[in-house]
Amino acid sequence: MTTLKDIAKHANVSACTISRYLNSNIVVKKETEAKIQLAIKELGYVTNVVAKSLKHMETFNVAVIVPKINNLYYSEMTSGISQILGKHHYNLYIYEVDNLNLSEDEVLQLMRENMIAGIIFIGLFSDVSFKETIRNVVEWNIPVVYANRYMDYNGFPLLYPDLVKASKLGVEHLFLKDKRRIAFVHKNLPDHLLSYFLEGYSQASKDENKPMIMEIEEGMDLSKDCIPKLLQNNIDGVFVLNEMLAVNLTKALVQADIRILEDIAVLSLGNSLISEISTPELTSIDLQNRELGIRSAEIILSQIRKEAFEPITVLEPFIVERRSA
Amino acid sequence: MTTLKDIAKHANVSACTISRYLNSNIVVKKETEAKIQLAIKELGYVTNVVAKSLKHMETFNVAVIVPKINNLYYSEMTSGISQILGKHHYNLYIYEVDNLNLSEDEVLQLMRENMIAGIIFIGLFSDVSFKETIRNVVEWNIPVVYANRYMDYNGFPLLYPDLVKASKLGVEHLFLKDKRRIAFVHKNLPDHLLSYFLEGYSQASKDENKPMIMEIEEGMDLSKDCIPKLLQNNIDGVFVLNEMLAVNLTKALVQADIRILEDIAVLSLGNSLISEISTPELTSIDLQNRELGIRSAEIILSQIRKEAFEPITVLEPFIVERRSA
DNA sequence: TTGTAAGCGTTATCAA
DNA sequence: TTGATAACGCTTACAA
Repeated sequence: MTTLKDIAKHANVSACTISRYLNSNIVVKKETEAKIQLAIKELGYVTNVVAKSLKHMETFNVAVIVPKINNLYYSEMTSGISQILGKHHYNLYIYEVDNLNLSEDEVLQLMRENMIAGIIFIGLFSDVSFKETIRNVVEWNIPVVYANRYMDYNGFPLLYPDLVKASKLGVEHLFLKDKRRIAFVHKNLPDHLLSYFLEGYSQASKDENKPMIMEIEEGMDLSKDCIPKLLQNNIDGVFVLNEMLAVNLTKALVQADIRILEDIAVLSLGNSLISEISTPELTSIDLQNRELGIRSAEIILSQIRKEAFEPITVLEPFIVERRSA
Repeated sequence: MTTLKDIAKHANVSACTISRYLNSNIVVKKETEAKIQLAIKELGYVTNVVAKSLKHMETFNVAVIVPKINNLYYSEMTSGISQILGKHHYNLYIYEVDNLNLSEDEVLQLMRENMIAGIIFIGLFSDVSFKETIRNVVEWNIPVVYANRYMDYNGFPLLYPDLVKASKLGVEHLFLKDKRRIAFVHKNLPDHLLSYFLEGYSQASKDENKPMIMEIEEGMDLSKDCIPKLLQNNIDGVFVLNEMLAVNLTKALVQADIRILEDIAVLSLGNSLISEISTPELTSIDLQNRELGIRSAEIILSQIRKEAFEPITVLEPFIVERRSA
């Protein structure tokens, strides 16, 4: 491995002159420049970022903490992050929490040990302990961003899609399609998030009728346990708050000889490849996952550079109309 | 930030004693141990991995170079890699080449600058230049693994699924379903890879008839340009060498009122979530992407530790029967 | 059992 | 315009 000292010797200049030249802090004589360039080429010098990091006591590494990466929702966000970090010459660490069997505290220990420049949290964590953990990070003065869903603001920047707007958009669309009896179908959605959808419904609905709420529990059979209930309640529009669930419900409805859209419209919250693949193709609310990643990365960079940044970023969802609603 | 020196002072021991104690290179007096433990707790010491790396001239960072991460094929492999690296306390860098607008040479420069412990290449790169690049890495003595498809062996470990076996399995399955006129449908598949599928076909077929080969070009309309040709040739079994293409072709066939399986069976090469979502669900050849990632990580770790490793790993594909074939 | 001192590759300070 | 020196935090001969 060729070091600064090596090329210094080879070029008959001091190491610090070369260092300053390479970091363009000084102007050197044409002659010196030539000697340095030659030595670098001849010896094949590559700077050592680890030494730089130690010297400056900061790295160019940003970590993304994510439940799992083999999931289009998370990987789309991560790709957005990667795009921005790459443009600014930062490296991207990935820590898959579900996969690694690491506790949150262990992950954070890792972050400190590695002098991580900033941390982007994606996805939901075990609520109570998580808030404590993230507050610890802030205490250590590591820049942090949390991107996913609304949560009580705790002194770190938050990014999330406007779920009330998402709900309003979706419900208005269903109304437009002459669907009047709406059901929200979800899985494990905590109450405080569900309330945003109800709020969106109220905003979209002129009169005072209420939507049906249906929670799918683990191991439930959609055909046997859910569809009959939808029919009993004369539901003609389903707003499924989870894209994969929307796909599966659509399949079950088709299998039960219910016409999608004509009999029951299905609207998906979340718009990835799988909405396009589903038959019929799903009309979906796009929550802008890639944009969420991009903005998260921009905010973490602002923090790292001690520039101003938005404490809260709310993204506007939009609807993509296909066949199912 | 608390350093070794700080706790040394606080505990009235020398820094090197603590260092050796923490790395369990020596046994210390009970009393010393207690003092050290206390100091660490009171001052909240966290070791500095960057300094360690500089000292040892090696990092615990492995880089995955991948075209894009928001793709189930790549993210599944990456997740496998992440799992193994995490277990062995290595960190995972992701570099998305398609996304970053970085040339291969620039990426490799980055690897050297950051003292990357090892590099895992996933996916296809611009062939000619890529082989040159990867050979450079080997020259620099950075452990490298290439996981994707067969290529001329060039002195670095290779991992890929057995495509001949995949083809044989698939064709045998189609024969079993009484499909006799088989077409291979593909997109951008280079000839040397296509030949494996033909070889697999030969192995599965007793007589000497040949399959039809259909290449889908950019911008082609499956309904207008492909399906008529399949029908003209009395094709009753299609082996699609790209999962997404299999999904789209299935859609087009359904739209043309052709019964999947009964009229034309569709078999997909590649088995991710999207095969399950497709209607009808696709019978697929699973190429073991996660396992490919896992084995890649294991091999890179062996290399890093200067242990023995397999130069070539060929994974056995298997078939997952669903509805379409 | 513990401590001293040098050094990993880089850069900031100060001096020339 | 350049150079000597010390320092970032940690480890490792070598010495005690």
